[in-house]
Amino acid sequence: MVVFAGQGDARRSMSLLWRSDRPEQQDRRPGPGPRPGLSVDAIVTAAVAVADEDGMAALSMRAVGERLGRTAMALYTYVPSKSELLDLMYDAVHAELPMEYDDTGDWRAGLTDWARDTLEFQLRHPWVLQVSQARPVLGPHEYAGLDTLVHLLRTTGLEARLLRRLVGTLSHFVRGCAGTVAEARQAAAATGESDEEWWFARSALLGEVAPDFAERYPDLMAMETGSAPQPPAPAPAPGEEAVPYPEREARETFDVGLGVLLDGIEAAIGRTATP
Amino acid sequence: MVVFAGQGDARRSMSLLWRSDRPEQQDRRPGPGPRPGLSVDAIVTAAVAVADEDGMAALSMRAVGERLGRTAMALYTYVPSKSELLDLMYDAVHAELPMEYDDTGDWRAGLTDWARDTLEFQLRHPWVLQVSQARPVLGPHEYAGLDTLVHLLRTTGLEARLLRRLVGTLSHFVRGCAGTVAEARQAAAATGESDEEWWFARSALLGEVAPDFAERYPDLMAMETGSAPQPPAPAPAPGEEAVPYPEREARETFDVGLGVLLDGIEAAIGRTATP
DNA sequence: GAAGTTACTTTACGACGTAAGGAGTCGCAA
DNA sequence: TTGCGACTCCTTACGTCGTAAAGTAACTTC
Repeated sequence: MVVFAGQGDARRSMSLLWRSDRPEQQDRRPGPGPRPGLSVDAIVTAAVAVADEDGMAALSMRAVGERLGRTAMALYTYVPSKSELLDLMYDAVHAELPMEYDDTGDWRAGLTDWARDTLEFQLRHPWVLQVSQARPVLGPHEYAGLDTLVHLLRTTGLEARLLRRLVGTLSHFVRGCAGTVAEARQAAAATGESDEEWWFARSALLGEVAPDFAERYPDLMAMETGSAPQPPAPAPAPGEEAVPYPEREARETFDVGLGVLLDGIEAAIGRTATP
Repeated sequence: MVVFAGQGDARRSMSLLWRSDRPEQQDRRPGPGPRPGLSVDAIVTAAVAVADEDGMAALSMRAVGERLGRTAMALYTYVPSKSELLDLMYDAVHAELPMEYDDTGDWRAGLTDWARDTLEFQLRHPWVLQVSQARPVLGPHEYAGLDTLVHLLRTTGLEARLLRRLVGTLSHFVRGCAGTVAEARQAAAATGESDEEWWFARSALLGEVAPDFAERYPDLMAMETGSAPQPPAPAPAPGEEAVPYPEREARETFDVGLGVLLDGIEAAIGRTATP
């Protein structure tokens, strides 16, 4: 479920995002009519809470309204549509992204920290992974996050054109890792079946239904036997906090993949340094 | 919208995927009752056509049924639920993935071709990007595609454990690039507003609403001015086939990012070759 | 007090997946 | 030949969703 962002009145949407109509509201000129019981901020906060707790699929106008003791329609006084609300939520949580990193020379450490923070952020708010990237929300906090990454990348001294592509490359990678973990957690929560149980049951069925598996996929088998006996899950060490199997898998992919990516960037730096 | 796959009867689901109940069907023992007017394959084909043409959001049981001249409920005779149908669709289209690549030494060329083919495949069927990766479908064609990639990676001589992570890293990267393009196309189709138009309008609004943009995001500005004056779209050369702006952007990210990734892999190979 | 504006509610519409039950069609045993 | 049971496919219905339209009540301003 990729959710697309506001397509309504673009000007109103941008005003809300950048809070450029706030001055008037803060004057507290009450004007005629009953006192507003809600506010855009309260609605965004409630909506983020719903999405964090119950996932994007559970994010309905009715659910957000209920959390605020109102009906769904009450929200439309403050927010033009669900799409715009989603934009606001997206930008609001991006305020959590750290902005200060070591930029005194060790670009590798800086980017590693950035990637880790971004991963954790996306796992805290897994629903952000389901907001379309193609037409960005263009809010102040999203831009701030982008600026942070660009700042780190600029310390490598690489040319601007290449930098642009590295932003995308790193983002895709982190998003992919986060998505895998987030989806695994969501599947476990939705089905009540842990990943270990799921894999165990599916492996057995696979053996029944595809007895020629080893011959059909020789390279896959060679890799599996050469690395770790994993699809039948490794026993979780007793007493140890058990990180579920595919989550551990994804985190290792994150560590290794990030290293490979940074090695590639290092190669690029070496190439421009000695032309 | 991330869509989760079948959670129903796992055995039936796997049987359908691997067609291990097909022999009986192919015997054409008619049995009692009216002749089946449909088949699992026909339904899957129709569903893929709907999803390809109108996107995942338009993939409803009613729409698939209509395309086959039936009601939505008629499909439930052949397929247990929409989730299982999605599994079947997912695996079915993966049969399109090429399986033969140059594995005679030039692993770089092989992986580049693989990545390009995978990207094109995912752009042909953008809805596959919206199927959850955490609990894979485990169908024969998905496994075949995985086997192909592993085969290519094994020619690098890297150890199995590292290989596993590279599979994920490369997949995340390609999926990310494909997702950006797919979402851009979908947004353009849904709104009727081209990406150029969209960027142009949004840039103007951004100037209104955030006049201090340049001071707030200095690194972003430095990168933009240092690379290409792009958000205000570059004029499409007349007569030339105009690849939309963010699609071109994404394809460049693909080329550059893939190069960086392969450089990283090359570094890993060099490290193990000279221990 | 009357008028006008605003916050919020109720009701309603057409989409969705799919459960339940019914109608019609066919092979096969009696 | 008849009727049973299995089978395909249909209609209807329920509870979800976003949100349009219209109504009610609270409040400021004249």
